[in-house]
Amino acid sequence: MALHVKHLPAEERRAITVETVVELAAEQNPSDITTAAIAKRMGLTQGALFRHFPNKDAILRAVMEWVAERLLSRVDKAIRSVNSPGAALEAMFMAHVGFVAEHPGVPRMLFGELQHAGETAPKRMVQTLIGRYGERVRKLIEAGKAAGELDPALDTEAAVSLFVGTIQGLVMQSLLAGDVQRISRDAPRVFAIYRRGIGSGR
Amino acid sequence: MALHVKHLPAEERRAITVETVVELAAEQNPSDITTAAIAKRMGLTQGALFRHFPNKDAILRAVMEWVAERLLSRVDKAIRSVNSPGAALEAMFMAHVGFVAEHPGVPRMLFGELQHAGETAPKRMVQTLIGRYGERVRKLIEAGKAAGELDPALDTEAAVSLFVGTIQGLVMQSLLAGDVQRISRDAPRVFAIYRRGIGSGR
DNA sequence: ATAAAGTGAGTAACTAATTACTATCTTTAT
DNA sequence: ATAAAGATAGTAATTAGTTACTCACTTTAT
Repeated sequence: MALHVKHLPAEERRAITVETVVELAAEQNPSDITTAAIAKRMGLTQGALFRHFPNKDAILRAVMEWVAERLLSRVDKAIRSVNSPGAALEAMFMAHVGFVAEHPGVPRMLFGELQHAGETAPKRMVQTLIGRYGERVRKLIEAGKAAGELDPALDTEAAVSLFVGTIQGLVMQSLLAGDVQRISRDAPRVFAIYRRGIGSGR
Repeated sequence: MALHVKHLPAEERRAITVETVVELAAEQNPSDITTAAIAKRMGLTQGALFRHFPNKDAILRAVMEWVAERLLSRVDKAIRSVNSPGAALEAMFMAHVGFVAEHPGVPRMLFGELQHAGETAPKRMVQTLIGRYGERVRKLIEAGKAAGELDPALDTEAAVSLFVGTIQGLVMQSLLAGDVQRISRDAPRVFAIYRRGIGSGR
C-alpha cells in the first residue's frame, strides 16, 4: 500500500504518521504501540519521528484531532441527509458504526485514553470529543420528543448514555469474536432494540 | 486497611495479591500496573511476588479466575432471588452493576485483556467468562419470550449483545465523569430503556 | 532444625528521546 | 542555466529510565 517514500514534506509525513497509528491500533493493543513500531511500519527509523513531533504524546494528540474531525463531520453529514429526528438518530448510529468498522482501532484508543489516571492532553481531547458527540445525540432526542416520534417521558441523559454504550458493546463483541465486520452486521439489529426502547408507544 | 503482615501462608498471600491488583485497577490504567506497584501496595518487595506466581501472566490469570467466580456466583444468586424472567434480567443487571461499582477496575481489565493481539491465557479466560455470562442472559431472554413477557419476535443475539453493551456504556460514562458512583445512579434509568426495547407491546 | 516467606541487589530487554552526521530538496546569485 | 548556500528530512548510534524476572542470602514460624 504505502510506498515508503523518503523525504516527504513535514506536513505530509505527519499525516502519514497519524494514519499509521490508527492502522496499528486496529491490530494491537493501542497502549503498547511503540514509536519504534510506528516508524517501522512507515519504513522510517525511530528517531525520524521526533523530527516531526516533539514527543509521543503529541503524536497521540494529532491522532485524536484526526479522529474528532473525521467522526464528527461524518456524523453531521449523516444527520443532514435525513429529515426526521428518529431517522437522523439511526443515520448517525450507522455513520458512527461505519466509521468504526473502517477504523476499528479508534474506539479502543479512545477508551484506552480515558483509562489514564492523570489529566493527559489526549484524555482531555477524548472528553471534549465525546461531549460534542453527546450534544448531537441529546439534540436529536429532544427534537424527537417534540415531534412525537419518541416517548415524551423518556430520560434523555440515560438515552444518550445508552446510545454510546450500544456502540461500545458492539465493539466489545467484535473484539470477542476477533471479527470486525461483525459490527456492521449486528448494528442494525441492535439499533432496532434501542429504537424501540426510546420510541413513543406508536 | 491492610496491615501489611509479613510471612503469610502462600495461599493467603496469593489471595491478597489478587485483591491488590483489583484495587489498583480501579485507580490506574490496568495495562500499566507493574509488579513493582503491586508489591509496594502490599508492603512487599517486588521479588517476593515471584515466590507465589511464576510470572506476571499467572497473576492476571488468578485475577480473572477471581472475577469469574465472584461475578457469576453473584449474578446467579440474583437470578434465583426472583421468579419471572423479566425480573431476573433486571436483578442480573443490577447485580452486575453492583459488582462493577464495588470493583470499577474489573470491567476495564477485562476490556483491556480483550485488546491484546495474540491468544494470551488471560484473554481466553475473559472470552470464556463472557461466554458463560452470555448464556445466562440468552436463557433468560428466551424464557421471557416463552412467558410472553418479552417480544416473541425479539432478536435474541442482538438483545444479549446490547445487555452487555449497556453495562459497558455505563462504565465508559463513569470514566468520562471520573465518578464511579454514577454507575449505580444511572443504571436503573438506562435499564428501563433497555427493558422497554425488548418488552412485548403489552 | 528446617522449610517456607521475604529481602535486596542484581540482569537483560525494551522504551522514549537525543545527537552528530548525511542525503535530498529549494532558493538565490551570477 | 547552473553552481553555491541554506533549509529540510532521515540515519544510526546512544542515552537514561523502566520493566519483568532471578538469585544468594536472611528472617520467621513451626
